[in-house]
Formats: sequence, structure tokens, C-alpha cells
Amino acid sequence: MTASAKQLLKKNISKHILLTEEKADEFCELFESRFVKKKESLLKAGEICRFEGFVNKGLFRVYHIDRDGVDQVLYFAAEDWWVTDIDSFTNERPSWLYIEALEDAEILLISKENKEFAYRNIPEIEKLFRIMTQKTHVFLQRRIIDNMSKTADERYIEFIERYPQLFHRLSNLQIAAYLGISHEFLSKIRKKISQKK
Amino acid sequence: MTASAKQLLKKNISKHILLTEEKADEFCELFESRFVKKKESLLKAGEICRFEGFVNKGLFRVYHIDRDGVDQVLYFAAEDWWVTDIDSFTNERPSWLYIEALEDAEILLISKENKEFAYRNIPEIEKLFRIMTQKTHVFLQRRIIDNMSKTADERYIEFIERYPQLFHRLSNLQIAAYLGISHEFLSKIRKKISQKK
DNA sequence: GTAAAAAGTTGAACAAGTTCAATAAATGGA
DNA sequence: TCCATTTATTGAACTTGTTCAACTTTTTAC
Repeated sequence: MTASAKQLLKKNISKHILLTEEKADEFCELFESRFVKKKESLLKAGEICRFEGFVNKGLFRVYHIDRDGVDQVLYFAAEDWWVTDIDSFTNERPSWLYIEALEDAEILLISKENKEFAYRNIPEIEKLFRIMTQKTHVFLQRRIIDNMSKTADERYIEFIERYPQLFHRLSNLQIAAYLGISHEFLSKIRKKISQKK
Repeated sequence: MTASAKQLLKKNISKHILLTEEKADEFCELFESRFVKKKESLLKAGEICRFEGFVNKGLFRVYHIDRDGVDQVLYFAAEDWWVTDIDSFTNERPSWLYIEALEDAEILLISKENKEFAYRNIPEIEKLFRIMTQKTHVFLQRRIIDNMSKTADERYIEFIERYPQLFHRLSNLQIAAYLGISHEFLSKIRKKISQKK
């Protein structure tokens, strides 16, 4: 693992909990680095997710492919984000998700065994993941309500405003798959918006 | 707190973690019981949520009212379910949710102070809430994808199949607000289904 | 038991978003 | 650099779901 990757991970942890330098180092030792090429998959539906990952570089999408072969993006994970199928990882159950790199990437991976080791030996880590899961939880609730109460236009505009960095690294196909609309309709929304200006 | 309420709470905890009888009792002592009449609110948008609740009896709905005055139901909580606005509760931030009893209810409430006391003094409790939050997280992910990939008809049928008990305690207005459709359209779906049989 | 309120149904007109097909533009790999 | 592939745009027809209004049925409160 590069020093800068470790730095980013330690900085990320410190956003959520207080941890001594030694304990943070001990925790970081439980990760291994992996380089992933664009379009390469970290996980496919049907497989059991054997990792929880912290993105040091690059960009991933976590998505589902439905019955009709349509992609739905659950979330994107760029630098400083965590990525896994928590259900598959925790319960060792086949996943229904795909995780794929949209850009060449470096990701730090921790196994279930090592995460459980951390839970046992560094009590603060239990808190770390409780807090992180809780934050995601809040975010998911918000998204459910937004999907129910807002039109596609509004959701698109809010996406751009909330994630300007992500926006310019993503194709409209990916954004449409996140917003839950067809990419043709997204194209029409974009036209409408640009005409208004 | 009645003995039966305490029993239900202890049984619920034991579904997620192993806890000695003494520790479970100690944890239960941190809750207080509250009786809530039908249509009474536990929380309103704008307020700070001061509790995390475990439903012993009755039925609650957790919902949002959007700009246009339309209700969106985030979830229902009947016996053996937990209910709170986790964001407002944890971060002492004004809520954007309403929590209201749909039936006369009894709920066991724990304050933030008492929950933090539990975190400090009963380490397993940190794990309990991490696991519960994680389960909710999985459920919310599933719901986001379902809302994107399934029609209202399918979502209605799955709702009935997954929550038959809940279904017969809820009005179609409430179910429509959960599915994210108008109650008129739900009525038409019901007609279509009944004609098929 | 009855009046009022709330919940449920139905139809017609409408709006939001999809699908399909054709074409244009951008990107990527040898 | 050039060819193939992917991404984006556009229009027309279509589907899903909404809105509004009128009406019926059920529930609730006194």
C-alpha cells in the first residue's frame, strides 16, 4: 500500500472517530491494495462479496441489472468513498449487484476475517462502521423520498449541484441509470435546461 | 414498563446479538414506556427527535410531506419494530419527518443520553445498533432498486406478499403513500388485479 | 343510531417518462 | 490516423401514472 493511500484512509477514519496513531496503523495493516483497470469488475451478481473497499484513486459504480437487462446504479464511489455489497459481504450470501471500475482505480480491500479481527481488537472500529452505516442510511432514506417526490428534471439538477466533481467524470448513461430514467429522456431534459438559459 | 413489553424487547435484541440476562436487563432499564393514541404524533417535521423507539403494541407510520402537501411514507413500524429519525436523533438536527400512530400504541423510548450511556457501558450495544442499522441499510438499497425497476402493480403485489399482516391493518391511502403512487391509481390497480382472478 | 368525516372507486383529460428507430458526435484501440 | 464502438440527440408513438371531479362506501364520534 502506498503511503498516500494509507494517509487518505487514515484521514477518512478520523472524520468519523478518534483513533490513536498506533491503532489507526494497526487497522490500516488489515487492508491490501488492488489496482483495477477501467471496465474491470470487482464483483458480479451471483458471487459472494469478499471485501469492503476504500477507494484511493479512480471511480466505481455499484449497480443492478434487472429482468429486462436495464442497469440501475445504486451509487458511485470515487476517491475517499467506501464500496461493498454489505449484505453479501456480511452474510456471505450471493450478491445481486455488480461493482465495476469506470476509470483505472486503486482500492484498499479488507476481508471479512480482518474486519472481524478489527472489531474484536480495536473496539472503536465497531463505532466507525456503525457511524458510517448510519450516515449511508440517512442518505438512502433521503434518496427514497426524493425519488418519490421530485421529477426527473429536479433530481438531475440536484445531482449536478451536489456532485459537480462526479458529474463531469460520468457519462449521461451512468447518470440516467442513477436517476432511474432512460438516457434518452435525460438527453431531452438536458436540452430543455440548456434552452432555458 | 410492563413485563411483556420488556420480554418483547429482550427477544428482539437476542435476534441480533448475544447478551447476558443482566446486561439485557440493564439495557431495558434505560427505556421508558409511552402510550400513544391513534393519530397522535411522536415527532413532527422541524422538531428534534429525542428518542429511539421500540414498538410494543400498535402501528406507526414514518412519513414526509413534500412541497405540494403530498405524503410519502418511509416505513411503517408495528410490534417488534424500531422507529426513529436517526439523523435528527443522532445529530440533534431538525427533522423533516413525521412519526404518527395509526393505531393506539405502546412504545418503549430511549433517549440519546441513555443510548450513549449504553454504548459506553455495554459494548455489545454498539454491535446491536451497527447490525440493526446494517439490516435497514440493505432493506433501503433493495427498495431503491425496486422502485426503479418495478411497476406500481408489481410493487403492490410484493408489498402484500411480504407484509400480509401489515397489509390488512393499513388503508389504501397509506399503502399508496408507501409505494409512491396516488391512491386513485392504487384503486385502479386493485380493480385490475381482482378482475384477473 | 345517525350525521359527518374519511376512505375508496371510477372516468376523462392530461403529464411524465419510455421505447424504438434513425442519425450524429465522441472516444478508444490497433 | 482511421475504423469500430460507444455515447448522445431527436422525433413519433406509446405506456404508466396523475389530477380533478363526482360519487359510493365505510368508519368514527357523539
